[in-house]
Amino acid sequence: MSQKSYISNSVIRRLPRYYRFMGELQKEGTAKISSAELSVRMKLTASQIRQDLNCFGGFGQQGYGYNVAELRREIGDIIGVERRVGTILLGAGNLGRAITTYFDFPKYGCELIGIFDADPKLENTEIAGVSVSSMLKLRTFCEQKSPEIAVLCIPKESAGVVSKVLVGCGVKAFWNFTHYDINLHFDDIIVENVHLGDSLLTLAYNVNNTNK
Amino acid sequence: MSQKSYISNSVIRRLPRYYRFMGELQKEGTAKISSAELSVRMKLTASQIRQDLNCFGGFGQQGYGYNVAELRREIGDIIGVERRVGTILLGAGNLGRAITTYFDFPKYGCELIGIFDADPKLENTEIAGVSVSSMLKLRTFCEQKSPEIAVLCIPKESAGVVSKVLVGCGVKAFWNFTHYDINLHFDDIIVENVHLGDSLLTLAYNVNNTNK
DNA sequence: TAGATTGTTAATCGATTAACAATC
DNA sequence: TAGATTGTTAATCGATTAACAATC
Repeated sequence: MSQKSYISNSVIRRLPRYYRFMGELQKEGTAKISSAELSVRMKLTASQIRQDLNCFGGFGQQGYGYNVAELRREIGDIIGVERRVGTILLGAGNLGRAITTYFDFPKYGCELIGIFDADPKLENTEIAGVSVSSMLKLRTFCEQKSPEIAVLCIPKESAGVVSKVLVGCGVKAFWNFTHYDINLHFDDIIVENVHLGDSLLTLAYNVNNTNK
Repeated sequence: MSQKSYISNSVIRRLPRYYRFMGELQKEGTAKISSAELSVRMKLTASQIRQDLNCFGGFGQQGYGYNVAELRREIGDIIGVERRVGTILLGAGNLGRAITTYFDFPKYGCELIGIFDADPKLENTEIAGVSVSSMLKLRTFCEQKSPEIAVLCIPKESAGVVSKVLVGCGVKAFWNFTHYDINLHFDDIIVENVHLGDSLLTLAYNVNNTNK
């Protein structure tokens, strides 16, 4: 039994979490786990776990459960963590610098191969071992290294122009920290939005509207 | 027609985006918009927009549409942006510092009133005008200032202990940047997860599994 | 073999979309 | 008044949960 033809977004969004839990179980030395046990740990239904995993193939064994190490490897393969997708970061301000230094890209399937900033003063400085280049070098760089993912940490105002250039350069996907809605402007471009403002507003709503 | 008794999570998560679009329209000087026009802009169905807004009350006028300024104000009130919820940040590492400097808390309904870090060397330093305190002062601070939201930027390993202390101190909600699943351990606590790792893995999945 | 647990189909639940009567 | 567009009910679609036969 191999992969289903269509996999819903809801399932895909749960994959990283399964992957994470398998990592933890493995660290704890757990060799096997049943959907029932896992459901308690993850606060999901056992049914959902089995449905989800079965989208990608029969990883379990009836009467036994799931082999933790094997399942982790399988999910990792599905996501493609080992692929190390070429990634560039745009905007070396506070947020961009923090992500570069704080974030372990290879752990999450990516390799950070370049940083670009509009400010010429930053050119040739280094952040976490990656040197910052001028925006003018972007096109040439992309032609040579063909990055597939761009991390957008630039001001909202420049996001329209910059994303257009990047798409023109062959970038296929955006990890978008700006509040610019990239997906409204391109089809066939993969976008993962990290709208921190929206996230905090949601929290504020819940704080202000939950009856104590 | 006032607020519905139950509002689904899906609707709540769209509120900040409506709020954002109303802000933009207002800036552009648009006085009124119909659900049909807005649906084009936001890539939603007009039906969904009307359904969503009607959860909170009849903000529109038949035959006319929605008054942009009024709708923005209404949504702002619903979220509670003006309330400025007392917020503390835990962990003044790269990420914590970046969020403090980069992020405009008041714009998103919160006021950052304290930063705490386990490292005694950081005590009494300042980040973006807010001074860093020792973790030892956390309890006293909470008793005096009663912050409602805690932003967690600490290592995953300490997240269990720290969140427990915070809940004990009366903190009601977490903006959680760690990979620790707070909600698995407490009921009645509001959690907004920003699992950056999960987010990037989702992007990696899509990049690796989209047929070009 | 018997017990356990998966894979998978069927039933339920919730969210989105369509339709239209109410009304500005 | 007539046209436009909302508010709201009904229909559809998709995702979650339940049930159970297959099988290790």
